[in-house]
Amino acid sequence: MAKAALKAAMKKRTAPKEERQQQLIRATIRSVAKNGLSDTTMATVSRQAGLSQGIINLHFQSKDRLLVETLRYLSEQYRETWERALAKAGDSPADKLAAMVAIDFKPPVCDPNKLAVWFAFWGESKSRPTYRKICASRDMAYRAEMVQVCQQLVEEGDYHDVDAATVAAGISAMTSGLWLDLLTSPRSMTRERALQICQAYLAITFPNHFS
Amino acid sequence: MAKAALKAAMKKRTAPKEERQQQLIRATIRSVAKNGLSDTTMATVSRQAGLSQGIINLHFQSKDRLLVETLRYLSEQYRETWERALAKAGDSPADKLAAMVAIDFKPPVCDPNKLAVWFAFWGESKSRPTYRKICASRDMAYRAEMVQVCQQLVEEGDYHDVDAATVAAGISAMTSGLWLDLLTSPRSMTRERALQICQAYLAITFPNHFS
DNA sequence: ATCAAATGAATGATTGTTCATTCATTGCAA
DNA sequence: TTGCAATGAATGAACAATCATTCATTTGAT
Repeated sequence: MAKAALKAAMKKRTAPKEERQQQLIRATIRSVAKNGLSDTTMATVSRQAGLSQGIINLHFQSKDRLLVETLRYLSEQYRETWERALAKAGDSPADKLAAMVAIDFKPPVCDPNKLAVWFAFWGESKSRPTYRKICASRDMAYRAEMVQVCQQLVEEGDYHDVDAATVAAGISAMTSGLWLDLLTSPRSMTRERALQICQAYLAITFPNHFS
Repeated sequence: MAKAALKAAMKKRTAPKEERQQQLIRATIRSVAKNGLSDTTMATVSRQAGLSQGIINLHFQSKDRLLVETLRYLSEQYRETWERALAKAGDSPADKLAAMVAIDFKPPVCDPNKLAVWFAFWGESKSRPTYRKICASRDMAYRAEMVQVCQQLVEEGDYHDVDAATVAAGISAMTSGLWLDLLTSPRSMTRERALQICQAYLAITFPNHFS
């Protein structure tokens, strides 16, 4: 959806269904970041959106559905950002890997509010299979691609001691771990520093490609 | 506290204050793991403990305090486990680092329920300074020690291209990232595999010590 | 017998949801 | 253009359900 349309939706008293839904999802992200998931109510979200109480049930039927759609929105946005970056990147596996790592530490993916929401959902995921499924679908394509890229790098660079699947899992884990640092200690961790830490891992693992 | 005392507390109708408190904290961990933080109520916790509704207010005054004390309990337990492992380990920095990494993927730290609770609190930490402070105090000592150990390794092994602070941050991030995998995809990630991924990182970074 | 520990019904506050009403936009006739 | 229904989006007060907390009463250990 165009940003212009969303801004229009926020000013007009009535707006098309899809625009209002996205406006409410964005308000949910702000509310969860500000109040936490357990203090996010229909009232805090509708207030964030500058709309009335009943608006969420009108567009999403229930609070549960609003939350699920918010997670789906984040998941979709991540996938789009990732696929776009991969399309832009060069054909070499090194370029691809560099691009995949880079987007994880730049907007729109690496945004303080969105990270807070990701962790809020992860924190509930053990008791909510629906959340787990949405998260899993995000991971699958991403990880498959990363293993493949690492495998190509291993072959290209004759890194005999490197296991592609292991490194891929390591990079992916390091990324979410650095997101946690960005969330819990924003004073001592920055996006730039996080990217640097990740790149150091690439450099020592694939020295012929990243040094 | 001794385990025997806790078991006694669970059977007796009355028990010393400290035993009941720990019993309730353990019940909280189970409830948060099972129901999530936002569906954890005074009723679910007291039911888990096999006690009555009012018992929590009697021992913790409020729900908020119960949750804070639960986080503190986890934080303390982590610190104790870590310090004990370090005391047991040899004097060489390699032994120390291996020990620090190992405990992160073994009980009692690496337990499915406890991981779920850690992430539940992290997910709320942006909106709750109290949670952030408790988490920060856990990190500080741990990270300081890890940087120091990595620094010693770098000097010992002449790893001129390795920056100790960067590697330390990378290991720490990879650990929490692997915890997330254990939480969200317990079918495809095991503690053994997670430890292996971490050790591969150590091996490639400090080949003279971990190969 | 005493008294701290534990209970669980009662209470007030909060929350998600509903729905009758209000309001703005759109299409159409004059 | 101007006036006027018709449509459906948005509102917000009201409702029912849930929850944390309180406290008079009960229980059991010393």
